[in-house]
Amino acid sequence: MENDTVRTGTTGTGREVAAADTGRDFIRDIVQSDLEAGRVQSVVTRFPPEPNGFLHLGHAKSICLNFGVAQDFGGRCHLRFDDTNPVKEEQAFIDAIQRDVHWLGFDWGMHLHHASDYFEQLYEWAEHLIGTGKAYVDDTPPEAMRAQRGTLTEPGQNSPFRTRSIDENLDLFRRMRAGEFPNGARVLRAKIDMASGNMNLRDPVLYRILHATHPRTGDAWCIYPTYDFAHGQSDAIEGITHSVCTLEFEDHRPLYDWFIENLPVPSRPHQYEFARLNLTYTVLSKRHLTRLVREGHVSGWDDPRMPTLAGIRRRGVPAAALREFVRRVGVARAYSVVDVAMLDSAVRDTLNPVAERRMAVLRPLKLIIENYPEGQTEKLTAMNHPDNPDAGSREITFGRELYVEQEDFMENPPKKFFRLSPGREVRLRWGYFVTCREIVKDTNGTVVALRCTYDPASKGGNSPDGRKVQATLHWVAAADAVQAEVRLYSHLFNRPDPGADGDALDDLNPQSLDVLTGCLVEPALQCARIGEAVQFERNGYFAADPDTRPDRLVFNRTVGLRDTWAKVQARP
RNA sequence: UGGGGGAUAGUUUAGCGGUAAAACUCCCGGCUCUGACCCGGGCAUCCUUGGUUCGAAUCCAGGUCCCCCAGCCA
Repeated sequence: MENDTVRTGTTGTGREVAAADTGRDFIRDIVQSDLEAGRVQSVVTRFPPEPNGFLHLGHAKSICLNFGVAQDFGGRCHLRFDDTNPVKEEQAFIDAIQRDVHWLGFDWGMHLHHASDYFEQLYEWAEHLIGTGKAYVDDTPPEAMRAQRGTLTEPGQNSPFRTRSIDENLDLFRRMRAGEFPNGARVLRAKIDMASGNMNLRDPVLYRILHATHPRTGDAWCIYPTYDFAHGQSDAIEGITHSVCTLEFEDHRPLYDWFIENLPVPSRPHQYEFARLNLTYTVLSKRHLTRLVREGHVSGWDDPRMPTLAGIRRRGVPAAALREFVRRVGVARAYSVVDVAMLDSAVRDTLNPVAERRMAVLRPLKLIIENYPEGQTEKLTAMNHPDNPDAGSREITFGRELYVEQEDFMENPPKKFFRLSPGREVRLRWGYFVTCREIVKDTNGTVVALRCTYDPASKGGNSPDGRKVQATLHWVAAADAVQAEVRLYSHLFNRPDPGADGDALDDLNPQSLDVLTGCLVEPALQCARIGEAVQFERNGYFAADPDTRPDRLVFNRTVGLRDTWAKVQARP
């Protein structure tokens, strides 16, 4: 978009490197130099989720990296489901993942693949390894195998079945496939080195018996390849040039390469690792997220408090904000924990220039204008966006009875409190100057209404005499305000490092959800589109929740505005 | 004597032998019909100790600390 010439490569062979994107991270550096040196003709990456849960922010980083690199260098990126373990995987997850990747703004075109597409080929390659004496069928039970594997500091011991003949191995493996043996009875292992310092090289399991129905292959198979045996070869089949994964797979790389070197694969992919995303006050492991859902701590995978793409989307965060966040975070090899404030900031920065403004009072306090005629109302004009006249304007109703925010009034204001207090004049946004004259309290002493006067000359928001006020408040008119439910969210966990000493779920924040039911919003909000954030002036960004019905408005707070006053106030 | 990786502001990154850059956070100030946005300003003995060099965050050596690995999960 910013540079069509570079993108389309019209100036030469089509192999040129997009110079404008040089050096943004070490992965791009590698790709660039591979392209320049002619080690690859064009870049092919892949995003390879296992369909056993919903995509989350960590995946967003990987998606943006893999699809982004392909985009930057004029290559392509595949979506490949790593569906090698049927007991954990579900079609519903497969569907959700595709929806989420598309929503994030990326497209795999024709290249939707599955590891299960290659089961037959992988099987053939397994027989090939057996044929070359590099794999064997092992009857050792799981516990015994663990004991034989040794420890981090002690070498393992060879399995007694390691020396089986090629013919016997082939026969046994074929019978494994044929379904002759129960789950766990035997496995196929690579014959590498039981004394290796790298645990992954101590004769890793290639196939295990799993009598389970696979979401795609059904009951065609009862043996399934492991991640290690499937991943690199799938990459090779698809012509992946740069197989990018997270740091914990670093010591799988020698194994990845071992398969590539010992099998007649059609291409030579290379694996590169980057540091996965961690966020403060958040948990990003599928294990924890699954528990949150299953144990009912949240309403589902798309609960707006969840760090899943579905949850974040429901909350009102636009995909562009996520892409911007990922861009700001960068890609490196050092372990890191990103401050969740960085996400909030990216969301605000993305929303601010585009979100239309509306007025909504979350905790209403009645305001009566004594010198405004009873029964009368009038229309005022409000800009939809203060910095963008093209966004147009709307009419709002003004009248004798209004509602303002409870927190915008203090009977005994501290220093620097600019809002309403006895005798204080403020501006009602797009409306008039009003001055607080009297406080109405109930028998408990709670303030239930404010009696004010307004200055008719200040219509539109400015006084002809040039008088200034220190505050401008949002408000709604009693005459046509609409009831709404507003859901306020805060961190799901109450410490920046959930689980740091114990179970992460013990660190759940019991106050992560605050449902406000008596909110009053301006009528224009009745047409708010689900999931599309608008700014409630002075309150934050909000998006209509899918729970919204014609007679029941429900809004999610996407993110609050920066609130300097709240910070000042909170100080000791 | 297991193996593999990593250390730059509070956080995340840039820097690729020429005198530390950006974003976020925080602090101070300005502007303002959103205490928002925006605009100024502040915040780093580059883990450490030695070495190479006219010159080191960058190169070399030793040390320290942190992360990952013992699933028939990915």
